[in-house]
Amino acid sequence: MATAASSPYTLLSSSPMLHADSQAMQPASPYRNHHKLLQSDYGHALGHQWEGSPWSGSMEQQDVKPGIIHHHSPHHNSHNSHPGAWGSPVSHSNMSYSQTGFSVNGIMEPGAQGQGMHAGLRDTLSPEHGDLGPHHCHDHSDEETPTSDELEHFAKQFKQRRIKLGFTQADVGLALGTLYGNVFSQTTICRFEALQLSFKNMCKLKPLLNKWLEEADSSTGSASSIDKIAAQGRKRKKRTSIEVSVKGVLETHFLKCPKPSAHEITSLADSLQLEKEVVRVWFCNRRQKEKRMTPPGEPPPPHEGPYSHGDTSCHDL
DNA sequence: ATGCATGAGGT
DNA sequence: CCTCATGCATA
Repeated sequence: MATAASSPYTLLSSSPMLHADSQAMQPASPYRNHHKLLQSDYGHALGHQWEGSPWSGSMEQQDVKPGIIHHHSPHHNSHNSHPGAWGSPVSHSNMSYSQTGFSVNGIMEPGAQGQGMHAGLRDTLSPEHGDLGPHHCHDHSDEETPTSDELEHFAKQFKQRRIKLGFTQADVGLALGTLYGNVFSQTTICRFEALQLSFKNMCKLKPLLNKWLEEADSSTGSASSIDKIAAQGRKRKKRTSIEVSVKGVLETHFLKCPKPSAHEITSLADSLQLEKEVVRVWFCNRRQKEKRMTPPGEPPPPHEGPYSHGDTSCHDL
């Protein structure tokens, strides 16, 4: 907290390459969730909580184009595993890794550093091809839309190998940048490993990380490139810490109605003495969080309810 | 590892 | 205003 009065946000944050990453424990494992498919976001607000998991095939949220409906699933997971695409039956114990944090950087292409092409690079998603013929032979290595299960496994393996190779999440993020021009932060890598991204997002990142894995494991003399994309002279608002009690109230309201109207937000903000924007953003983030996997509900100990609603009363207006 | 925030694209 | 991808700053 002592860093409040110094330099809040400036370009002075010249952090050297020394990056003792603190990617420590991962106490939570992706729990399974009951999926019922179908998730409609915008448009209508039903009283459905998390009955729908985006996973299991429903990923067209904004990609849907009238005219083409490719609902092609690699394997139909409707025969083997129980309803729960993200089901992680295996209780992965924490691997004992030493916090070496000795990785300088990720690997890069031998003899060439394409360092000026991180602009306007857009990867092509949905590589679906019009295969009309009987196509039923597919290995798990194809680039087709992976299933949630595949993603989960990949993420787990990725993390293991990454650690084994002595790379930090931040390193990988940078390496991806030097490799393809798409830099990612430690946050994103972390979220990927923890499966805390949206299905679509996971699918997008998987190929990249996969490539990195290949490179990493075959790289004997890993080079290092020290470069950081210049900071953006953008003043980011200081993170407002919301008190726990206030958070509780917000959560209660969220359960009541995940999408409060502008006025609702305003009055709520007024009640809590917070900026309207803060409240609005809070709800946005909350919604997003619910959309990701890892239902915050059932804790590992198969007991106890997800929340303790003693109130759930709507009395404001 | 995660909370709050920014921004682009869409409605 | 929303969703969605992403990240700085923090706990």
